[in-house]
Amino acid sequence: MLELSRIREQKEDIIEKMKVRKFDAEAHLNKVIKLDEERRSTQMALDNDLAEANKIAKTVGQLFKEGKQEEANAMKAKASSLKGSSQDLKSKLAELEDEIKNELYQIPNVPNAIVPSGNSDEDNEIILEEGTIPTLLANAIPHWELAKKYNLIDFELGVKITGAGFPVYTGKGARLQRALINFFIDEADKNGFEEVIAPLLVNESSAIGTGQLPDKEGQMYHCEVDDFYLIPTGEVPITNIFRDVIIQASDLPVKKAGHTPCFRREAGSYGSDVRGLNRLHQFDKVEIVQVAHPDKSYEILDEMVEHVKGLLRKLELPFRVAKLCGGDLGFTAALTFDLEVYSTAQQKWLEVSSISNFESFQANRLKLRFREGNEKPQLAHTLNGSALALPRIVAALLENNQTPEGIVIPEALRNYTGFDIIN
RNA sequence: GGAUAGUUGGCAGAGUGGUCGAAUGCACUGGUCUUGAAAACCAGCGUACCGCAAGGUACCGGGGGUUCGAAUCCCUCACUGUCCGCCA
Repeated sequence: MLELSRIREQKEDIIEKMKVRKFDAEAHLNKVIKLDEERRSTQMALDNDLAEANKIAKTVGQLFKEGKQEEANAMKAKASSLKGSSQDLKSKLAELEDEIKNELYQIPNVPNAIVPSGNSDEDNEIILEEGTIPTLLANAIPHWELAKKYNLIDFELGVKITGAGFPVYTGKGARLQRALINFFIDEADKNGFEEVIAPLLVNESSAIGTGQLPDKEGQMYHCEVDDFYLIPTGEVPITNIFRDVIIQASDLPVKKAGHTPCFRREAGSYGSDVRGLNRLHQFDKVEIVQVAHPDKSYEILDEMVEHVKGLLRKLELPFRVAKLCGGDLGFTAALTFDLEVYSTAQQKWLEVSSISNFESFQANRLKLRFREGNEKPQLAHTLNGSALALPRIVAALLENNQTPEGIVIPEALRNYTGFDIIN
């Protein structure tokens, strides 16, 4: 959610920058500004009414104390008449505030100046490509076949137990999951991220705080009896740690990391993109989150990208880094880098991490602020990224490391898996 | 699931219709004292909105109501603690 003060002060600039994401902001901003003006004049009128009513109430109290019943009763009548108008103003004010909020919910974040213009992922700017893409044997096969061949993942069994998109990992496949989770957590820890294990079900306020509600409720599983939502990403519980919090500036940045399963309904997806591990309803991910000082957040974004690059290097996976164009940029992000690994057997790049700076967009909803000394609190910046999501990493590891002898486990992972080849 | 007690400022904790944005203690910040520190003493210390400002308004879990006036009374919802039951 954008800050009203920013909309008021930088309207033209925002309109210009929103063009990069093909969002026509002008009508929205004008509406918000108009509503806000109405809101302010309404509040002024209401405040005046209330001030007068308060004054009368005090006088009445005083008069009663002095035993001046009659005068007091006369004042009472006056106050009663005030009440009607202040009630009207009150409900009008509430209505306006509601309208403003609804309008603000529809306005995405303002892209950073360096976000390239574009419509879709095809316009993303590849800023780095690293590692060598292995040439596979002639009979190389995709991961879903490898998973079957080596008894690593049973997709059909998952269908029986739950449904499509809920795979069952077995034997070395399960062990590999656990190894990757531990590896990712340990690496995050080395880079100063404190590990957290957070709830997988969240309440409505948390879902609103990180922006899943009100617009994207269709993507989350909902336990209606208790009104809880299954988290679509660890970002939700981890970032909500900081909802309604004021942090001392000297404590910034705050760095958290956590492993969680993620649950996504993925309503409406189909086709070859969703084959095997490419898209699941349940998957595991290690998420890294930072709360940063606004002056430092872009520096920190780069650091986070470096962290994830380090992971991919250690896993010896060929990867590339894309700067998302405006059209592909998420609703809440100001700047996002995607990291993609190359799936040799599928011959395509798979997104394994998305690292974003939300600036104050999330913080505004969360009421996450920081304070410099005794100064007035101001909104902090939030950032998060996957470090990393497992399924596509597993897909790439299986496919890229397949040899006639079996699937070779990268060096960095062997302490965690306890084996160096799957055969 | 049953019973019961609660929800007040960073924390603890008073406050049952007016003078309460709210005592007190702790914590925190500044100062005095001290070679320095501790202690003691003095002062400050919630958030948001409106306003150029002076200042005003709102907030005592959320929402609604009674009243000239509500932290305080009523209704309702949510959450938390404790005991019992069940249970990894």
